[in-house]
Amino acid sequence: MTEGSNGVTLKDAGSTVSDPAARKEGVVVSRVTIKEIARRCGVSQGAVSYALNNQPGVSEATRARVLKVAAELEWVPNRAARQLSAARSETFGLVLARSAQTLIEEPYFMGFVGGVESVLAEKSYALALQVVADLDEEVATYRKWAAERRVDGVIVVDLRVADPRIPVLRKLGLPAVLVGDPALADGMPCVWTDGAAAMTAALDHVASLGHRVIARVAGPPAFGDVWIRDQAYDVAARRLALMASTHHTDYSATQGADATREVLAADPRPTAIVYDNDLMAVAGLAVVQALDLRIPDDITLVAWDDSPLCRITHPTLTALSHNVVGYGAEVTHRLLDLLAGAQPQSHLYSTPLLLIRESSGRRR
Amino acid sequence: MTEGSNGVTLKDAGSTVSDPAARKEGVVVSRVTIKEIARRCGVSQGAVSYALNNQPGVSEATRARVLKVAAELEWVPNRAARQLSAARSETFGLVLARSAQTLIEEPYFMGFVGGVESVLAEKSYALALQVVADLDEEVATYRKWAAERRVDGVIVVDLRVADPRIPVLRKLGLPAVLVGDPALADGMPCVWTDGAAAMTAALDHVASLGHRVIARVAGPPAFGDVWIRDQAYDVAARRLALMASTHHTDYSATQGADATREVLAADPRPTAIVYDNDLMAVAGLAVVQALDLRIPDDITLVAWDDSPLCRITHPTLTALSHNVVGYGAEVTHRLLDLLAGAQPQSHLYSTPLLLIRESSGRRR
DNA sequence: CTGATAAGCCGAACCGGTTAAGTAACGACG
DNA sequence: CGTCGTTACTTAACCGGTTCGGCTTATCAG
Repeated sequence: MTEGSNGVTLKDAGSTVSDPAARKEGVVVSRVTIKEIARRCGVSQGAVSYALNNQPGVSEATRARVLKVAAELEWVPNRAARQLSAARSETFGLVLARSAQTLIEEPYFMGFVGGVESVLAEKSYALALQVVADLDEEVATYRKWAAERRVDGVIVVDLRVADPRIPVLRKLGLPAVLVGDPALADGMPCVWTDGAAAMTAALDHVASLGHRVIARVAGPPAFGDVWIRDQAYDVAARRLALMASTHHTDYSATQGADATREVLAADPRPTAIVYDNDLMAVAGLAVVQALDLRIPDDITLVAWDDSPLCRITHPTLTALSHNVVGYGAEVTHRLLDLLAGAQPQSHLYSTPLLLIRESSGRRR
Repeated sequence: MTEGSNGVTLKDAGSTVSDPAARKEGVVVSRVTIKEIARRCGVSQGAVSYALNNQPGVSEATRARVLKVAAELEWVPNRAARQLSAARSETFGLVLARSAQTLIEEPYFMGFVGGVESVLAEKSYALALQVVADLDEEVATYRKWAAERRVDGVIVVDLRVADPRIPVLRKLGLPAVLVGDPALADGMPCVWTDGAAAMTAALDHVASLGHRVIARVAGPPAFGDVWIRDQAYDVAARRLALMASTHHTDYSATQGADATREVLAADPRPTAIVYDNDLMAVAGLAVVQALDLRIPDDITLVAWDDSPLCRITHPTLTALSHNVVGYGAEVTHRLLDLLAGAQPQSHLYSTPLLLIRESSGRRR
């Protein structure tokens, strides 16, 4: 059904709209604007806007009529226009300051992003995701986003000790939710999991199995989470009278393997190793097997960040499990709350749960 | 919402606020617009726009002056405004129709996204990433994006056999680059790696080691890549006179392990197994070890999608390696080209390379 | 019957850019 | 010297929404 050049009557309101402006390439583009809705309803643009946004200023009868027509025309708000006038972008930002290579290795991120997305999708918010090389670039990205008004708020991950991003965000006035311990957040709203409690649980576990000499293959000390775990590890080891060492790495499989070799060469040789992520734990497992040591008879292994990886190895790995997808979702909810005017506060999401699997055994 | 310490109540914020943005004290709101630059330079807004966009219509002297002032004021273009008037969003879209859980397991995606990002960042394009549950939702997302004018083009992954997304994209007129074999792309521009050649190489490899009975643990047959490999596997097996079976799975570790158990229970028992991704290969490795079979003495394993995972197991896994990050970058370049007016065409990125590691051995 | 109050709606300014159309200045050319 | 074509701008109309002041009209107390 073709329509006239200007007047579309109410009669064909029910039929599909073919846009006269988009004729030229045979491409059907539905350019339905609120102006068109206003014309069909016989009201002004402004009234339509109020109706569609559920705001006072129109009667219920008019609102219903507008909504009906909008639905018929399959009207979708133009993001750019809305953003320009309302000064809201309905977009959250997430910067990952890691190499693309690291992102491949760490299953953590994709799950987190998935959790964030799941919440944003239902609010029809968008996610601006940026992968950069280091913290300086990350900060530059925040500056740019703030200037462009590109995002309404940001989610900050990989919190550091004395994190340089915090003062910048504060100065920019960019709403943010930090992912990490309140001790690191300097008063900004944050969501965290209790890494210290988890570490304590892990050491209680290995101590209860009779292990007296243990080692830890940790992430980079600059990371806040690692720092928190460092403290908890030392405290718990002292309390339990364990002989404990810590080996810092860059979280990579390679350094995880190297650190494991180092640990196994020590005298006395530790009989239990706690890893800061699962990738290094799996790498360590391979090292142990290559040296013909038996798990768990000779060595007990405990991993962190329980991904499917820990369940598919042989033997399966004891791990501190937490729901990364849910974590991402929780953080996103907090950011939405913050923008809705909630008081900034820190929020404990959960404590990682120790799942005991085949890599745990009594000291022989 | 006004924040801060000046004690503005919600009531007067709602009723009498005149300039909401200028209210935030202490916050540096750098609202530098093109109008301000025009004022300082003593020229019109339009002239400034021409100057900043490197378009003819201004003298070199004026252009230089404008650029200088813009730099001094640290002007950043407002994305929304530009998008609204220029009808370009400078954003590419990528929809992942997988569960958040799958995304965690498959390191593939994050690497791909990283590669896409690396190209977009330098063009200061943005990436709209959406994670959805299934193809229907993916199609709905394309419809929404097209209507909202939210993206300039999309990257389509996980191509299917007779993919339902292709006609939709065509009808919407949404520029797209498909990731997958031209045989699946139905004439739309695509970037692909030669999965058939890779599969042939894999079978040549196992045949050259003397294996006569082999099995394949494959992905879901609906996936185009899997379908292509299915064909190539059958052809090569016939050519090499191998006794070959195929076991389709959903790509998950669980089903990979199950399929491996099934394979190992067959009579005659295959002496080599080819996996469609590395996650299933690692899961299979664990199954083999749990059954006290030796690798590579009893069984040879070949994985696909060579991630670090293949290098950290013991023994290390032979794998068909391809550069996922580079792949993402390549696809993005093609989409940029397409929008710049290049002819739509298919483009071979590379053929996965067979990296022979410890899991390969002669039949005994 | 009158004046006050409020609900419902209109018109228009505005957000910050892009871009077509118009204009003034200037040199070349017949 | 008048005409034409450039060059370098200016002006103003968009893009598609949001929002605010003000104008009608209905409601209701006095």
